[in-house]
Amino acid sequence: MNPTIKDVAKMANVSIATVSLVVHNHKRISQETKDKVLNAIEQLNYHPSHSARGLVRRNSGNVGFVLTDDHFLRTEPFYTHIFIGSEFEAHENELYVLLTTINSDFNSSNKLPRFILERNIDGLIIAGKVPFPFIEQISKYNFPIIFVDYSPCAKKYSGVLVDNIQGGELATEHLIKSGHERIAFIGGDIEHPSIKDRLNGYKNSFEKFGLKLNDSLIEIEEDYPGRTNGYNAAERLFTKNKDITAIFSCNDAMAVGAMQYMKDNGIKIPDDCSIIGFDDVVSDNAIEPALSTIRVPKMEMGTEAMKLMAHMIKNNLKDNRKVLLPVDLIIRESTKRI
Amino acid sequence: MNPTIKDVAKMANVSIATVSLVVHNHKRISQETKDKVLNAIEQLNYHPSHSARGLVRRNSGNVGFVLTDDHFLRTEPFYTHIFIGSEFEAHENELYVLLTTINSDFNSSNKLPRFILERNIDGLIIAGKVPFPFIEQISKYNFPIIFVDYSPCAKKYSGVLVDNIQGGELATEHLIKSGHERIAFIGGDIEHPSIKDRLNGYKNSFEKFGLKLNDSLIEIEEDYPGRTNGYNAAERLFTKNKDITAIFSCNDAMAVGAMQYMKDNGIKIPDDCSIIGFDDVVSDNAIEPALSTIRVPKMEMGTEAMKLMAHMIKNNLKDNRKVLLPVDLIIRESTKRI
DNA sequence: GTGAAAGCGCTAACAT
DNA sequence: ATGTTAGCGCTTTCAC
Repeated sequence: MNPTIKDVAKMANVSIATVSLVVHNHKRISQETKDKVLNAIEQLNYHPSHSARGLVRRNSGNVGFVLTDDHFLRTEPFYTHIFIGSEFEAHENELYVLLTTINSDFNSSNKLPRFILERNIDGLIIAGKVPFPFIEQISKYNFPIIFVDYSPCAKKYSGVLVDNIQGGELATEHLIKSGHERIAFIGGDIEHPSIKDRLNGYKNSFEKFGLKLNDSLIEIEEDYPGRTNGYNAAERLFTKNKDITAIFSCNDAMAVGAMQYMKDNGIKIPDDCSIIGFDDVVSDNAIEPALSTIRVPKMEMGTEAMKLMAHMIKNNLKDNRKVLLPVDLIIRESTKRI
Repeated sequence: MNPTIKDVAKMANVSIATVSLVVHNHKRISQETKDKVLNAIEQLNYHPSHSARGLVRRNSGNVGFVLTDDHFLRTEPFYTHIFIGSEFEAHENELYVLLTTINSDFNSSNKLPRFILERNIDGLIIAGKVPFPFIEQISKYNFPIIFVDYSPCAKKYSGVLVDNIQGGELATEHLIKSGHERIAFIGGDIEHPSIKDRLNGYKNSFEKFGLKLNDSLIEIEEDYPGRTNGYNAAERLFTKNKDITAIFSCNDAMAVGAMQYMKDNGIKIPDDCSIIGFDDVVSDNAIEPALSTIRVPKMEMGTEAMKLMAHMIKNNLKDNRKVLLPVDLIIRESTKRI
């Protein structure tokens, strides 16, 4: 059996209260007894029981991490990296991460994850877009909530976000400075704030450099910005416009799809047409030519979120602070000066 | 404040014991009081506290999942998929997964993950190769342990494994049946049982089809079978042998490296040389030509491990059962008949 | 500076 | 069929 506080007390010839005080290294404890107790703890290899402690402290030492199932299953390791980041930072803060997925069509009749109902988390990190009914339900609970890469109810909840506007500008500027003027934008799910911001960045750069926006250069797919939709978007785009020399894709997944379309149709990348993505989730030499992109600091989003969470838990506060992380332009081989 | 069992008891006009019995739907409870209690539970939205329950039941409802940090950080989503699989299956079994990483150079002076010390897990899943000192330390504990994709101390511990020998045979046979005879094997970290088995499969097929093994066709790198080593192995291989027509790479990562070498040196794939990998972690159209490979059922490894774990926990047993999962040959465009 | 004791929310053996 | 009660291992007043 595992040693308990009683065993330690017995071995050190003190009361369990004293052991507890030593464990929390309370001031008013004589060095002498402190040593005795520490010694016993060492010898018995004593560690306080998580459950017992949680019961009296009314906390759990766990942080929930929620994703929709389709985000979790995505082939690009975007949310996985955010999770990894928060996992590492949790480690630093003596916290554990309880990951769970919810249905992407979660509705008000669905049950919340058990760790919420059973008070087994001290805070919740929500990564990516989640259904509104979910947000509505958890809002009744009293633990801190942090959104990552998505920020609904911004006045109410904290969020760790990426500067998508800046990214859109960087990508577009890179193309403009490389001599391109007929620059298309392809995207999907335009209601998603991140995507919308990327498009806004694109528009900003056009304005800044005095280029005229042209609706026929902007191709938005209805739903999810994935490969297939990237292929479709490129198809529609090139059917309408023969003279495009560059594409800014709202993410890497669509960019890969668009590249496939170009390859299938004899459009050389980057000679006939440059393309730049967003996210940096395609491992660099896995595709040809290597995709230029805007790097999103995924791990860092996770660590920042968990840092913020640890801080909120430790100080028992909830706020709506936002952390905005900068992005980087990564120039590889899919974009070229003309 | 969250409702407790007392609140329910008060509301339903029964004792807390009765509430507990209803929660566990014990037989000898009249339908009448059952309804009363259930009603109160519903109204108060009562859920038993995880900590309190854990304290008396001496369990946690959590399963630990351990990976070395470098495995977790690998770009190929191999272990991530195993984790996802176990996460989904945990969900089915009302369990939570506590993921943590350990140093890949864990030694006997390192501390074990807190969830072990604090008895916050009911069982442990270990994915991939972990340092021996770690195994040694956890062996003192009394919870069930399952290894995934690695099976040290096989007489003692359960394991979920993949049929690497069969995979090696399938890959090699595919090449032989496509008319190849000068078939090379490239690998790394040959002490790893999985890699060794893949090589054994290669040898088996040679024997089965009456081909002579040739040491100069087998190129083993000292350490980790990653892209860089794949590149190096290919370089050495082609420097020694000009007439190779096919390569079986011990995994996809090395295959991608080897493909890069071939591209850099004007060796056309698959016209000059076919290549097949192992794992199926390169998303299918991300690389050209699409890589033929042996698919390893990664998610399934995770679900199987968790199924086994849930079973062991439920029935309070530990055994050394093994689950061997079959692999599939996936023919894409990097292999060709000659 | 240290100990006694109450209590966190629950389960389960024992009473009734 | 239901209630009483003794813990589970810990923290935290409050005495001494």
